[in-house]
Amino acid sequence: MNTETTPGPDFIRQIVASDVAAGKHGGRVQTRFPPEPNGYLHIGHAKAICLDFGIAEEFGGKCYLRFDDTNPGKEGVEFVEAIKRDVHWLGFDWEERLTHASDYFARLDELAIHLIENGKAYVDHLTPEEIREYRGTLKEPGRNSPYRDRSVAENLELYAAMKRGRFAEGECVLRARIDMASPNMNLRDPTLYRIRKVAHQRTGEEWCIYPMYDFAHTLSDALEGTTHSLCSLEFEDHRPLYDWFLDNLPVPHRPQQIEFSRLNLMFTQMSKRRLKQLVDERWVESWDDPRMPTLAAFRRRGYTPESIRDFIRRAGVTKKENVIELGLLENCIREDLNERASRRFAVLRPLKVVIDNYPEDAEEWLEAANHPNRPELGSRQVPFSREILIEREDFMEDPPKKFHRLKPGGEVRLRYGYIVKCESVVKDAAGNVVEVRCSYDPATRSGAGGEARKVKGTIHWLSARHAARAEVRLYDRLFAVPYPTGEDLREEINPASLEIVEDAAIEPALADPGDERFQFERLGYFYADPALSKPGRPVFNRTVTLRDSWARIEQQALSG
RNA sequence: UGGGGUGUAGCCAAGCGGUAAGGCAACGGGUUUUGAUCCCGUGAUUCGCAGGUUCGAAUCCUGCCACCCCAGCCA
Repeated sequence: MNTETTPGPDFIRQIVASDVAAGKHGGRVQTRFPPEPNGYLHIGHAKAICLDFGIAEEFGGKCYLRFDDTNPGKEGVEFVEAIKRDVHWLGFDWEERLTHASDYFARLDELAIHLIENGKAYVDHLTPEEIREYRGTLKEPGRNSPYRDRSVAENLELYAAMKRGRFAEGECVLRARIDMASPNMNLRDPTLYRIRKVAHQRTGEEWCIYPMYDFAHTLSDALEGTTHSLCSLEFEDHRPLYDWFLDNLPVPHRPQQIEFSRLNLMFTQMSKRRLKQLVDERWVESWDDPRMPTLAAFRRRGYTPESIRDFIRRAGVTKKENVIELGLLENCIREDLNERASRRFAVLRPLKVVIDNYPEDAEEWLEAANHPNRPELGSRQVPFSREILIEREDFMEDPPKKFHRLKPGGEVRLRYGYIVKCESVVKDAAGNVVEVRCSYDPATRSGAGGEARKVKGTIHWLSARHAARAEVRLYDRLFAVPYPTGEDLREEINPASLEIVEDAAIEPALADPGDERFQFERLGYFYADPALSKPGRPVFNRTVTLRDSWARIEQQALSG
């Protein structure tokens, strides 16, 4: 299916391949996906996951799932559980390689002491504000802290005191002693440890000092044996610091950091902070609301993990900032579902059609293929009777040119059934069409040679008295603007991102859909919401619409 | 003249000195009992711009321009 166009190796795979060929790291490949458990994984993370796990797999290496849990208070187990579930769902397995930065706290502490002993770290009693002032600006160098030249002995003692809880939060920090005049801000004596007197989800009260990202991350990589440490572009500036730690500490491995650009999607906000805000301010129902770009949301909406991986593969890996069109993602899920989803009938907004020349209490069961191009998927029987339901949109009293559906005096084929002709319409007091009267041609029954006569249009339908009912949720993009900043949600949010159809009609075979994905013919792909559905009363999420070239033609027909 | 990056079609993206892959979108046409699927066809005299080197440059050099990231005791 997805093998016809496999892109050549991206620049990272090229580097890894040449490292392996050169015998670097003993020919070993090891990566890691290091999420901070402070939110849900989104489709941007899927890129990192596919890269980290994918590269390890392709080169016969290993990938670790390592939680970067260095900031207790912002992190929690509910997020680690969600992250584990999402990585598994996407199709990757860390096996026994589940670690946490906190697993290394004791080693990190030793390494911090090593830096102090070598005069490369010091305890700084400047206030946070003072540290900022002393750091200088982008264009001016910083100044040395007055505490920068404390003796090794004094630093050792002060650091031990920090660790014992003798200082209050914010009173002092441990800093690397590098270069306050460096043009790279990350090298202006970065903070290594800060005091946090809160319980950690895993280490409890054991520590009251916690390592900062650069220190913990670099050394976790080195301690764990990472060979290729892949991360996004904003850490490019951190690489000199990453390397500084490796140069100045006795570590067993020397990983290499390689940066790539994050994945961005049009009409989508990917920042974790904004996603959290969407949830907290109730713009959406939850982190897994099907309109969200989280993996949990895509799962609930009916996306397959295969389609997400295919999307990531097609999007590519470079260092260029990019914003990918929604169309590519939609194409990926349509392509996957077109191949695998069984077809069914559902009528979202029913309009009653009475077939006057069809016997009052007759009924027959017509054979309908589960997949038009895959006979091996079999068929099901759909009931037909005198009163049927069709889509309101499929009837127009005064249609534009090229309208191939039902209109006064016109004919359409009822898919897998008969050709019917509209004889008259019934209207209510307000002039709305409430019922359509048709006649049918018994000779045109599907199967039995009834294909002989051709008509322009074919529409889906349901026998009125046999139809079951369901709630159907139709989703549109969450943001109305192509490049949302997330700064003013009131302005940017699409007010019509969710449309709930309370009482759609569905064919009997759909009343208990289970975990299967379906195409509702001519409408799109649908998946029963695992959280909202009840036995006999499913709630279907529309995963994605079908491509709709009529929509364009209709526009032209109406405007031209 | 802070530092670090990036510029190839509407959106992605190959290309690594030998004469611009591919995907998505768009647009034509064919098949079709889903206006779906499927099939076939159509795009860059040009690679941010300007010079230079070379028999030959998207690829090398110089200059310029545009955009992104960095001043958390976040990651």
